[in-house]
Amino acid sequence: MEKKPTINDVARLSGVSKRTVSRVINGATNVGAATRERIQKVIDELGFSPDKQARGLAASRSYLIGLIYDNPDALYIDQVQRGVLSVCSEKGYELVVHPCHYRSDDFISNCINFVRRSNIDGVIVLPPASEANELAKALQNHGINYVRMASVKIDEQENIVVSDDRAALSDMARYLVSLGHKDIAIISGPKHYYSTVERLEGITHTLAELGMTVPPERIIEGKNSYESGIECARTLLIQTPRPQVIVANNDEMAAGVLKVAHEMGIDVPGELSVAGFDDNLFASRVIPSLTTVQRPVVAMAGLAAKKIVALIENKPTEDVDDYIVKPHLIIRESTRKVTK
Amino acid sequence: MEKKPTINDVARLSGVSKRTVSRVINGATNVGAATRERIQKVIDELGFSPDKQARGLAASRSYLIGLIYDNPDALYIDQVQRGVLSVCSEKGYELVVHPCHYRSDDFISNCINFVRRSNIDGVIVLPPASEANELAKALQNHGINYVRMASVKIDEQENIVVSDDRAALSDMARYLVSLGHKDIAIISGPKHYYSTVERLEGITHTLAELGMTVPPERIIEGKNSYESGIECARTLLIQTPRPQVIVANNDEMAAGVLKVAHEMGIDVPGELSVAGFDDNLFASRVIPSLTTVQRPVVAMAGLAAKKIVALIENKPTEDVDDYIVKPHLIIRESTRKVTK
DNA sequence: TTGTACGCGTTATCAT
DNA sequence: ATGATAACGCGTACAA
Repeated sequence: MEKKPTINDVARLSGVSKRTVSRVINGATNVGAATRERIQKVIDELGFSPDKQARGLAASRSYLIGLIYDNPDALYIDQVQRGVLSVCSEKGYELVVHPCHYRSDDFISNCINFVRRSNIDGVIVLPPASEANELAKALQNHGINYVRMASVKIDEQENIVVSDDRAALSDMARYLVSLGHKDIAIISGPKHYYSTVERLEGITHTLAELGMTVPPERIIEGKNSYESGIECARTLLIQTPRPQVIVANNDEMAAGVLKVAHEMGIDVPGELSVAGFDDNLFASRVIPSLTTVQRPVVAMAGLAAKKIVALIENKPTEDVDDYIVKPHLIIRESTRKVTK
Repeated sequence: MEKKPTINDVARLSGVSKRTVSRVINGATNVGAATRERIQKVIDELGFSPDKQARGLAASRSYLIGLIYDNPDALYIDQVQRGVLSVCSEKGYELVVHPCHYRSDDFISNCINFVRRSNIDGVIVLPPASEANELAKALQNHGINYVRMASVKIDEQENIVVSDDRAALSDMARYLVSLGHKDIAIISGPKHYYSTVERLEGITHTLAELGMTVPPERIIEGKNSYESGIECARTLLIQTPRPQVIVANNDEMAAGVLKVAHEMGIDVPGELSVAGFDDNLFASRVIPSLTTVQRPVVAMAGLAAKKIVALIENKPTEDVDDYIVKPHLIIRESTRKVTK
């Protein structure tokens, strides 16, 4: 276990001052070609790489990107982490995770402290925490770079990546109608989330355009949990006539619907079509497998990473216009053409 | 956006030297009670917290803990992250994630570089990457603190936390026998994993003790994937007589079994009992819900975090004896007493 | 018990 | 194009 070479070693061995070495490291232009080459050679031989701590101390940079979230969907989190890392690690950044409770009193100060303590260069905030405008404001006030992932453009383009849930549910509506369904029920989510509203309006507005209004008793507000899905499904499935389709705000609740239908002896998709949202891990494992909506999470996270790096490095944000991604329908077994 | 207070500010405002402040920060004993109190007050008022970069540079510490893994189970990863954070964040550490490919050529150098680049204080390695003894050796050679999570005690107690999969599957065997089953089939996993061997032997040995040997054709080696589960289930379920039970090495494959049973019109648990391992997200969502084994992942990860911090801070490892946790059976709908 | 002075590895400000 | 030298914020011999 040898000691890590420092910039001084490189300077000494190549017979220049460390300032010049520093220039080479950071790709400054004003270095003689011969000198640069000589130094680079020494760097390679020594396997030298600048110490992030020292670098950070001097330049007040940490090469750390923070991920702030309060989201129970492990699959989503995992995909985001991989997506972010796929772009930020090759640019020399590491990812520091920070799960938190966005409804707790100290949510904001907790996040700010997290960033300050470790001099995090910038943070990516996931929904639903990303929907908290107070957090965004606090980050701004503290001069902290951030990018939010959300379902609505609630911030500047350089600070946000949005998933067009509305368009996806609009597609869902068209798909269900194309199957011949005329009586569609909805298990919505907590309506204080932007995403819930987007999804709900995405489907109802499109249905309306197609001349189908969903009556109020066919729209129930669930809590996005499996148990809540069960509860809402019970309410919906004892209505007469029974709806032909239930579209849930997420796969968890859709799984609850499947459970209740099974209990009540209702055949899915024979007598009832069911759809979810998320393409969660079990969406393809349940029986029948679930028709759902898949967000390109990895790509979205990668885009967010690009944006945060651009912000940190103050680069001319190449593709600031590129901030919106569209989820797409995954059609599986739980939905079917109406037969009668 | 005010500038962050430094140790000098604290020193100035409390009228002492920064050396003394440093003592207070680091909990040294040799500081007058009155002085300590005065300084602490200033610290609180200023909301001062020491800069990790500077601290690290001086003490060659980063207050960063790395998490190395090559594991596709997002739920497991998420739980580990939360478990680790629950203990390490209150001790002032942050968690840096490092997914990797443990079968790639540069796996080891990749991990070493990860640690060196950011001066990571120590790493926690998850299975199956944790089973690579070459990595452990490399970490040792580089003087890097590490803790492995595994299913077998393949390292010193201070460097490992093990989940007693063998005992858990032993329980499973006893449980199934208590249900009256006499013909048990097994879908094992890739046998180059320690965990696979532990689980397989856990069940077969206990069955043997109970006077039941599992014939070779009733043990199939799967690949831990859903698709593989389907394949193995097909092989097993066309055998005559058909086994009464299929125990899979994980929930993914158990879900595959459920799928095939459904296709073949075999009622679970009426005609066939099925069990998995992991208590994966969908284990409680599939129909019928899955009898499985739950590892106390969060607790295990917390224990690993305690160990790595102890290693880093070179503390007398308080509870070095505490390194083994036992998973427990979760009994759900997919297993039932034999009726005939 | 408390303080002085220096070092950690890098970047940045000035010169030259 | 290159180099001395001062920060950056904190820890720690060593001294008092």
